[in-house]
Amino acid sequence: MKPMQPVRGTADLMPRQKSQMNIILQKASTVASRYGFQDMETPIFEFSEVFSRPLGESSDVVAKETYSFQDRGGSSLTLRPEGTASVMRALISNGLTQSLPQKFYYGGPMFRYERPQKGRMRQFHQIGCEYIGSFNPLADAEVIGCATQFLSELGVFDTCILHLNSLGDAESRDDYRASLVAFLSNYKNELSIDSQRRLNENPLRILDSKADEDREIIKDAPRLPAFLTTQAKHHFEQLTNALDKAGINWQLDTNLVRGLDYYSHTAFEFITDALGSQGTVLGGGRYDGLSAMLGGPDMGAVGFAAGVERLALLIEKNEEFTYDIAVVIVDDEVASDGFALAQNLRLQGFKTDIPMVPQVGKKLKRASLIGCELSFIIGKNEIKSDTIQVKIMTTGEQKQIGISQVISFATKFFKRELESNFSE
RNA sequence: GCGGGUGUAGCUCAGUUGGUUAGAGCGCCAGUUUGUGGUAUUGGAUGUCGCCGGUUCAAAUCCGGUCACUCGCCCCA
Repeated sequence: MKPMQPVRGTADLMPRQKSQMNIILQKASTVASRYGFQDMETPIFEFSEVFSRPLGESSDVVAKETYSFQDRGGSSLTLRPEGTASVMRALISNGLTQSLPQKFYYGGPMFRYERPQKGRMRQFHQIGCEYIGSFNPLADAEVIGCATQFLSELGVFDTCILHLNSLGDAESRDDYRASLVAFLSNYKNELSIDSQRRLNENPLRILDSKADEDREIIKDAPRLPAFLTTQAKHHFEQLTNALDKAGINWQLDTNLVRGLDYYSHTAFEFITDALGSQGTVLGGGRYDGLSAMLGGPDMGAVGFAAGVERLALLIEKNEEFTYDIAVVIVDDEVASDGFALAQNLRLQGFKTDIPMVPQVGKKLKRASLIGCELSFIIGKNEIKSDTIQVKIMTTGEQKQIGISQVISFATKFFKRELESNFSE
């Protein structure tokens, strides 16, 4: 009973879903490579500190959403809840800090113990790009440009809006946080329960609270842009100038805050309203502090990650699997001849099936069901005369051709070189 | 983790104030067609009514629990 259903928050990728996923992954990797992001992959689990240090022990992701366990050697390991920390760790582990910048593309499963909802799974998939080793705002622009092109080529860009914000450098952020906490403390009892908690844990988060009472208070709260240092402002301006010049539309969203601790300066999200409360389809930002948290040198980095399942919900595309050719074996005595023919066709690159149902009629029925455009019918009579029957499934036309012409016939047919199907 | 909704055939869903053999469409299988599919026509099978317990003469229907899905919150991709 129990074993017959998948673990909560996991899902099988049946051919339809898998093909949809493949479309997304292929598009992501193709677009990323145009920007120089090279495909790489890290293990799906790491020492727990890889995530707990940079994400912050108190962050929800680490505090209650990680799948952690001890291995037989007693090490505390964690299934990765996101990709950036792993990629940064890999870069440091592999000594690449000596040859910066590095640009990586990755994709794969991530794990978070959350209450599942549409577009939110316990095992889900992300693709992402990381531009590591540059403080230049143009790197931010490159990352956002890549994300934009990816979404656009997938055909989901129109349903999303690019929200952009600057969190400023550490100095700006600390100043602002202090001022915000001071302001909100005056209204402590009027804030929602959640936000009263957030006041201690992650006050910036209150800015995008959905509770009405919070929104009312936030209206008059100090705004982050006013606290940006001149350097931080300059960084943001250079980025937005670049985006504007390239015709990439964006929208300032001063309430946009990244959930994870290591972000600074640029934060952005592509948000759709088509997915309810899981509207963030792709998100990212600058994380200059991450390397140092993991014991690496001080260096700048920007990146994004996109949720594959969420993207899949936005696209209809998928490729139905179809065969090209069916080999219909009429008599059991010629089964080996049928197999040899099918095998030959496959060697030539044709997707070929041998329908394994009784009776010729059902074999042909099967052939049309699985999308064959051609059926090659082979029986005792055909073998005797070194011929086969060719049936064109779309028109129903049928004729006899020599067995030696089968490959050339199929080749011509699928190249659509024949004027009328039977003229040669 | 908190709150709301849903759970009937492979799929989409009906099922009256509790009432006796639980239905439709699509799909599937078979016949009309023993070496010829699609269309048509005839027939057939769909099933632990999510699971466990309770109330009742009687439960798909009411109650409790549980599991799963779903929506919102939290959080995030």
